Amino acid sequence: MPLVTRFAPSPSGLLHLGNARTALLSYLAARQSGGRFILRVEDTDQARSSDEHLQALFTDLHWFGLDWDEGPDVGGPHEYRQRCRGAIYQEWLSRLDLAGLTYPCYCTPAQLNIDRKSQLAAGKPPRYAGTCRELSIEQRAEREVQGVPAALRFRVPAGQLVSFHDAVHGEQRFDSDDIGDFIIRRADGSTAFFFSNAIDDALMGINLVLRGDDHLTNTPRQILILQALELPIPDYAHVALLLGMDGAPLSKRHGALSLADLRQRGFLPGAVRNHLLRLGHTCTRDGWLDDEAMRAEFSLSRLGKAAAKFDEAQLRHWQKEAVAHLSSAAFQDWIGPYLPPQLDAQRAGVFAAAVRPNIEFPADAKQWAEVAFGTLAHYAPEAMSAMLEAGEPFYEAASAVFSRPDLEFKQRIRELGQATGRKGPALFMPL
RNA sequence: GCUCCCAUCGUCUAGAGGCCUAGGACACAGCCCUCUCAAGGCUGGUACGGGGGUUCGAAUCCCCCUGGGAGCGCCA
Repeated sequence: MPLVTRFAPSPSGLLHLGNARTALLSYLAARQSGGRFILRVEDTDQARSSDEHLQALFTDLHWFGLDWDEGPDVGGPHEYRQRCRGAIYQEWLSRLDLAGLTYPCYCTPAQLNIDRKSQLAAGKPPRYAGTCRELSIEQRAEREVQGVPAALRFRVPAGQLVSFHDAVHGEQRFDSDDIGDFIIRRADGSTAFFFSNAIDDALMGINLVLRGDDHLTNTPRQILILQALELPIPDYAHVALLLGMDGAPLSKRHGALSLADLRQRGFLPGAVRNHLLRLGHTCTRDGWLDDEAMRAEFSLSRLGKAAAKFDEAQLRHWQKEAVAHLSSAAFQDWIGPYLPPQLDAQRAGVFAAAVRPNIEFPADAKQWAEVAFGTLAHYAPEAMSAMLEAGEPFYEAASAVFSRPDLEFKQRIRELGQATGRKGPALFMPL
């Protein structure tokens, strides 16, 4: 079945590795099944969303090697920025209203905060207390007259079992009694995540919602809304969260784990993709996977349930593979900024081919360029100490061996090795 | 507190009752190769969180515990 998936970030910060992975997974699911991949921007929170972040998002995603069939920049049959979908939300909101499933809530954030804290302190679930649930028409009118701003809540039905199938976690069942009435429209008129996110998925024909584990317990709320509106309910795949190297969930503390940061440090997108695809997803093959191979490898059934830790050592392994899989032209371009500016094309090509196995990041080319084309102004410290360590006897032996005209270089080395009992670095470093 | 999720080497994982004296990859160590380094080749060590069941037999099934995580937001 062709899967229609989406990536729905909010442009409120840099794209971190966890998001990048769900994006990649969603992309692969769609591409592999011959379906469509949609980019939708969830920018209903005006205060936190910014245009700079949106631009950065496009940059990061493109660098990462993803493309989408529909989205704010490439168009499609819908509007892909939630900020521009107000009229649509309004329409579905009023349907919910007509069905008697919403009510205005006049509680202030401060009051709700106090409620929550006292519930927690009393050992009770911090759910909406239901203060405004059964207000009479008169009571509402009174508050309207006073100009109290109202948010809109969804009236969660009592005693209902909500069940769904999750592609990674299996059957899930929740009791609606454990869910408090939640806000679907803020006092400022904008719609909240639970509502707009679910509506958009349904309206855009998304049939597989692939997202982080953290949404698993939120899913019944969204199903309740979709059911009330008689909108199609997608399949779900809640992938395990990605953990930082310290085993803690990715957070601001792991700022260095944004896609942008890795890019700046010289990592290649393919390296990041190969590492990410193997975090919480098993591949049947061990080696390097390009985009096509990834499409073939990806399977919902191979998604793991446990959270995985990002591991820089493994990322660096894939980085080496990524460098090895660059075409010679691409490799030369990549290290270009670190080559001597007046180097002719032919010598640059020879140099690039020679140093390639030694290079992990483009800046590494700089020191090799110095070795090849520059004058070495100083010896490396380790060479210096090796020279001192070898001492006079070594150099006397070396001098003897090298003064004999009848020997090839290799033979000289062998002789010297035998004479001094040295081999490997202990032989070559001082030499 | 309530609801839900998760648990195999240091890390990523294979494992859907006997094929497991638990396999692979990364990392690590040793050796080989070698005009250093890198690359490459070979070898090695280290894991089923604990306790109960079920079964002829359990890493695999059930229960409890422990540990980790998520959600319960006018964030998404």
